[in-house]
Amino acid sequence: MTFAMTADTTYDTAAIDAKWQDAWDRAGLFRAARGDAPKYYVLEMFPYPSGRIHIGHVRNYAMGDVIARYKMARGFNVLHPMGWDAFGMPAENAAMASGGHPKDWTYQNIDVMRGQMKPLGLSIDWSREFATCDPEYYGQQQALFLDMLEAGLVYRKQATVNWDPVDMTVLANEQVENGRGWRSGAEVERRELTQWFFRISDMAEDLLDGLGDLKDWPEKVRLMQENWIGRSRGLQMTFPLSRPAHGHDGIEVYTTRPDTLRGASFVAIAPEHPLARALAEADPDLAQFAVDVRRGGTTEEALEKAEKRGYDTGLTVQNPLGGALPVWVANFVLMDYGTGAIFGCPAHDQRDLDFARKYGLPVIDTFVATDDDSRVAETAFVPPKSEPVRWIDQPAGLDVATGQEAIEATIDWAEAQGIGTGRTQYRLRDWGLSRQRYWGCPIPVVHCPDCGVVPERKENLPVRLPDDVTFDVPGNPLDRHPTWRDTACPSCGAAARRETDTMDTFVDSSWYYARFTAPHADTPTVMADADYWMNVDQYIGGVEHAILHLLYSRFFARAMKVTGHLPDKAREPFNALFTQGMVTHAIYMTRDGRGRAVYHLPEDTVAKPDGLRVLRDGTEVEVIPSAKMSKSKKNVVDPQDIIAAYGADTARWFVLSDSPPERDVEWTAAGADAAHKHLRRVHRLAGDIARADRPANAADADLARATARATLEVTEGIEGFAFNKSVAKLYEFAATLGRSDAGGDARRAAMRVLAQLMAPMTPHLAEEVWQMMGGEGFVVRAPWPEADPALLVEDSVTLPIQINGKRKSEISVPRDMDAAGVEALVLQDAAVLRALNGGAPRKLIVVPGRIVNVVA
RNA sequence: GCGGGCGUGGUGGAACGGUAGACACAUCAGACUUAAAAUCUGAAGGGCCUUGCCCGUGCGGGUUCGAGUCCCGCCGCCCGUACCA
Repeated sequence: MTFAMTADTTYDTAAIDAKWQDAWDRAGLFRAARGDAPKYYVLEMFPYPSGRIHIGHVRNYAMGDVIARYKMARGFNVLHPMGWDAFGMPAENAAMASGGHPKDWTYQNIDVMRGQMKPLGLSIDWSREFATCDPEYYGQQQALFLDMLEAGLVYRKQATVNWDPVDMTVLANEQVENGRGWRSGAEVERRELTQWFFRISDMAEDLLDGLGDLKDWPEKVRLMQENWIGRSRGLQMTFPLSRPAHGHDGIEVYTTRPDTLRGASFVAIAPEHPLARALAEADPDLAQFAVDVRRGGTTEEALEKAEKRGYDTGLTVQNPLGGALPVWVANFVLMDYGTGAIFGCPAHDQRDLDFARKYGLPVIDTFVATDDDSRVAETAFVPPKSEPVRWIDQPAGLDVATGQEAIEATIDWAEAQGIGTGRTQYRLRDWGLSRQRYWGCPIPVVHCPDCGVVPERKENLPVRLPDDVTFDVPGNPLDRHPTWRDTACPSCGAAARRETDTMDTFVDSSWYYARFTAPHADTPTVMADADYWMNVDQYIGGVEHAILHLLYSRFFARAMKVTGHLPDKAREPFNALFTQGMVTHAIYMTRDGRGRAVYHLPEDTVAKPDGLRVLRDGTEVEVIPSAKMSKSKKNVVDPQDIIAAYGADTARWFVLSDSPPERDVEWTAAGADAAHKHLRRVHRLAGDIARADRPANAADADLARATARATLEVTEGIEGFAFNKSVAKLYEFAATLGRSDAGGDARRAAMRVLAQLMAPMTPHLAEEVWQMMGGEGFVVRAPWPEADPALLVEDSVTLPIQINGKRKSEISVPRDMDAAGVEALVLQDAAVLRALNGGAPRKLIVVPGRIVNVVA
C-alpha cells in the first residue's frame, strides 16, 4: 500500500493526523476478529458521558493505546474496545435543572465525546461500541439478572436509605451535605425500604482467596480489597438476660476479642435490634432516642464520626465469667454487622472507653504491657495483636501471650465450656442494587397480588424505560407512570405492578468487559467469543475504583460462570490492573471584597518575568498548583483545544511524559508547548535525513549502539508501565540522532527505529516519519525492533569511589576486572590517598560493576 | 473515625539499598539576526575559607560499609468509606 507524501516540509499536524486516521480506518487495522494469533485484550475503564472529555481521559486512553499498539507490534491479535457508562444521576439532575430528557442529554453527550475522542487516533475497534443505556445492552443485563435470580444469587430484604422528609425522596450519599438534603436543606433521616440484593457475601471467601492469584494487580489494591472483605475469626456467644424480656432470653453477641471477656462492662445493641424495637414500643424515650440517632447520613464515615450516644435499657445480662452487665442501646452498634449486639470492653477499645467515661461505666483491665503494668486511664490500651502482653485473670488461663494467641485459646476454651462457638465473619455486606430512580436499568420483575414477586418472561425483554416522563415532581417518575407501572402478571395474567426500582449503575459496569467480546449478540455473551477473548489482559483505570467496581466485577464474573455466560477461566476477569493518576492543573484565584474566592481561566492571566501571575488589569493572582480539574474552579483543560493548536500526538506525548503513570501529572501550557517543539524537531530531522546523504563513517557504530540502547530502554519503559521513562529515552535518542555525524544509511536506519519506538505514543508522526524513511506499509504493523545484545555491552565501566559512604572520586576500569584489580587501582586514587593519609583502610567494599566504598 | 497511597531543586520528575537531581519546563549566558521571534550551544541544588570542604530527598529517631529507598514515631496532602461515577 502507498500513501500520498505530505507535500510540505512543515509539520502540519492537522493534515498528518487526518491522513493517517483515514488510512488506518480504510485498512480496518483496529477491527478485532477471532484468529489464530495469540490474543491480547486491552481495556480502559469506560467513561461516564458527562459532556466533554477532559485531558484526564486523554491520559487514560493514551496509556491503553500505548499498550495496544505495542502488543500489535509484538504480533498479538489485539482487542481494544470503547463504550459508555451511560446510566446515572447526572442525567436526571440535568433533566431536573433544565427540563430536558436524560436520554437526549446522554446520547448528545456521547456524540460530543466520541467526536472529541476520534481525533486522538486511538487504536479502538469502534464497531464494538455500545452505551449501557442502549436497550440492547440493558435488556441482556435484565436476562442476566433473571438467571441470577433463578440461581439464588439475588434476593430482597430491608435496608436503610437516606430519606429527605421535605422532598419526600431517597437521597444518594453525595446528595447529603453535612447531614442535610442538598436541595431542601432538610435534616436527612434514615429509613428502611425493601430492596434487592446480590449475594456477594456468599462469595466472600472465594473473592478473598482469588486475590492471591492477581499477581499483576497493584499490591495496594489487593490489600484494600482484602481489608474491605475483612475476614475475622471471633466468638459468637449468648449473654443470658437476668430476666427474660419481650420473648428474648438472652442477647447474642459476636466478638473478635473474646479474650477480653473479663473486661466487659456493658452490652450494647443496635437501635434496630429486635429487642431494642420491642422495648421502644413501651418506652417513648427510647423510641425518641432511636429516631434521634437515625438522623444524619448513612455513610460509614458519618456513622463513625457521629458522637457516641447510648440509652440505658435498665435490663442486665449475666457475664458467663460472673457478674451482671447493663444493656444499652448505642448508635455506634450496626445491625448489619455480626449480630447487631456487642459487649463493650472499655480498657482495650477507645470507642468503648469514650462510651464508658461518658456514662460512668467501669473500666476493667484484662491485660497490661509486659514491661509496664500501669492501668488504662484516658487512652485505651490497644497494642498490636502480635505483641505479647501480661494477662490478668484470663479465662483460658493465660499469663504472657499475644492477643492473637489469646483469641484462639479463648475460643477453644469457650467452646469447651459451652459458652459460645468460634465463627469466621466477613465485613463484606451484600450488594444492594435497588435505586429509586428513573435513569437506570429496570429490574425485570412484576409484583402480583396473588403470585407475589414474579420474574418477567425473557421473551418480553428488554423491559424498556418509558420515554414520556417528567422530572418536575420529586421522586421516581417510574413510580407515578401508570401505563408503564401497571401491567399483567407474567404468571397468572392478573393486574399487577412492575418493580419501579432500577439497578445500581455499578451493575452496568460489572460485566461490560464481557459484553465487548460479543457486543451485538442477542444473548449476554457468546461462549466461543468469550472463550477466545477473555480475560482482559490489561485493565487500566483510576484507583478510586480499587474497591467497589473491581470487587463487583469479580463477583459478576463468578456469577456469570454460575449462570453459564462466561467460562470458568474468567472468574478473575482482569489479569493485570494498572491504576493511573489524575491530570491536575493550577487554579488561578483572586478574592472579592468579602474575601470569597473568584476563579479565573488560565488564559485570562499573565505570567510576569518575576514569576508573579496577574490579571490583565494587574491584580495579583493566587496560584494553587496541582488541583483536581473542576469546571467551577475554571481549571479544566479541553483536549479539543490542544489538538487544534498542536495536533493529537502532542496531546498524547505530553500526558505520557514527565510523571509516572500511576501518579498525578500537572498540565502546564509550557509543557504542552515543549512537547510540540520536540515532535516538530523530530519531523524536521526526518526531513533532513531523507534529503541529505553522507557516506558511511566511524560514527555509524556509535549510532548503532545508541539505537540498541534506546530500543532496550524504551521497551523496558513500556513493559514496566513507566511511559515517562520511555519518553525521556526518546528525547535523548532523538537528540543523539540529531547530533550524530553518521552516514546516510546509518541515520536512516536509526530514524526508522525511532519511528517504531515512538509509534505507540505518537502514532501519526511515527507513520509519517516511517513513510519518509521508505518504510514498508504501516509502522503500526511493523514488528517491534529488537536490541542487538552485542551492541549493548560496554568495554569499560566507571566506578564511583566513596570514602565513608560519600562519593569523592571515580575510576574507569575494564568491564571484567576482578575485585583485587579494582582494589589495587582504588588505593592509588588521589582522593583515597589523601583521605587515608598514609594509613590503610579499615575496610574496602567493592561491588563489581557498581561502586567502591573505602572505610577510612 | 477507619482503610490505602503519596511527599526529592524555582517546577514536573529520575535513581536493582550503591555517583541524588537522568529527561523536560522555567531561568541565565552565548551563537545566528539590523532587531525580535524561531532555532542551535552551554551553565545551573544550597552554602563556604572554592586545588577543596560542608549541608541537602516533609519532620524526629534507628538499622547498614553505604538510606530518597528498609524499620519506628510524627506532620501534610490525595483516594476510598458500600445510593457519585
